[in-house]
Amino acid sequence: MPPIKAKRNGTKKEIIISKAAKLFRDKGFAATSMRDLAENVGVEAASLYNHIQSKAEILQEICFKVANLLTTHLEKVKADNQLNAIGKIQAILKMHIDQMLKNRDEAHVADREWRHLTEPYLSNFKAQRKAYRQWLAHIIEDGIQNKEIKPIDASTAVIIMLHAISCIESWHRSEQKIPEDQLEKNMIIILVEGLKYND
Amino acid sequence: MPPIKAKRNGTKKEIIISKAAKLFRDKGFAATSMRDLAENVGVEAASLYNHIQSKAEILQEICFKVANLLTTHLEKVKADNQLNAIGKIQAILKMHIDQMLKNRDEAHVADREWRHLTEPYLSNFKAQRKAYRQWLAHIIEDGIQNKEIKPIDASTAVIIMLHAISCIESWHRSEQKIPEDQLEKNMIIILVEGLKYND
DNA sequence: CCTACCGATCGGTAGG
DNA sequence: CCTACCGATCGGTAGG
Repeated sequence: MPPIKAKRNGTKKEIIISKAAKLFRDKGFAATSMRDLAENVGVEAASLYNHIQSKAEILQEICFKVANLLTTHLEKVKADNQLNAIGKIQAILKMHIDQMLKNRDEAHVADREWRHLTEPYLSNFKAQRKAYRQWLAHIIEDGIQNKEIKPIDASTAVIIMLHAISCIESWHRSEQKIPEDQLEKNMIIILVEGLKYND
Repeated sequence: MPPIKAKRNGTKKEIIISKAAKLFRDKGFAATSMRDLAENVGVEAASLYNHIQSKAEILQEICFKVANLLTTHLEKVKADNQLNAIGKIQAILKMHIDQMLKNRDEAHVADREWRHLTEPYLSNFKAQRKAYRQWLAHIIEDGIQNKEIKPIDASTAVIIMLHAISCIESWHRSEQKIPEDQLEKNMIIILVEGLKYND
């Protein structure tokens, strides 16, 4: 039998990171103190350091967890030869949105607070982000050549779509919320229909 | 003749706020110290307080300057009876984008750092933001009733559009930049075409 | 996991 | 506009 306590809610380190993600999302990385975090975890600030090395390390774990999930999902769609360009874009957006809905706090911290990463993590993260965007742009460019997609600037389309997706943050805080699956459908209509050629 | 020095680059207070906007945008409000700001302005930290009352006041000035500009522009479009719903949405997006391009630093600080406002400014800002979004949603709902716009969820469309616009931040930092007017055109195609009914 | 504490830095003030 | 300085709080460590 495995250890009981560690398996129920994850390790203490995982709990710390999860609470930190919520705080970093609400108040920002810089404005969250280790004492804030300790209070949320239910220990003294000094005790946190038995599980993590530094405040910076927490941010690193959050950002790379999210980045790796998105990269992994992108690889899957890239490998799917049955989809055309619009289909690929739709699948990537859907997975990206799903990820943000599933890991809300972490996803938004990675999206908004990555600037506070220190080197070499900062450069590493930016490179991963750039690669992701470039693959999306390639898919759009393929779609433009196939006449599936209007002749727009692919890089611009990518940053618009990725920023639009981050609206889930605001959506989640808003009072009048539609169901998650409808949000997803609305987003894809608005973002993908505008790309299509309509004769 | 007017005073020479004060008119060239604005008053000292305006210079401080402008430098602060750039720092808040780059590093975030919480991570920017008054000593950082003082160094950028070219004085000692204590000297800043002859022109401003507090760090919080700087953020207030930035956020409300931006909010008031956007509200003013929205009023103009609302009053224009010659435009249909799609035309109004297009005009508001265009003005919003123009504003962000003109006052880059301030616009992005207002967009990303407003959470650090203190009461009563925080509530005031949120109310102004909400009113702006509700007016946009009303225009979209009118368009849906007229069959100009697809039957999507209007509130969702609004937050998607407003978040998409904030991509100008990333766009401006990117290496491969298209011209500003093309950015604007691309954004409006992607965001507005998806709304239209196409039979 | 805690108590006790470190040096550094924060926003801001006094006084000139 | 400066020097000098305040109390508070920061991330983090020592030692048990």
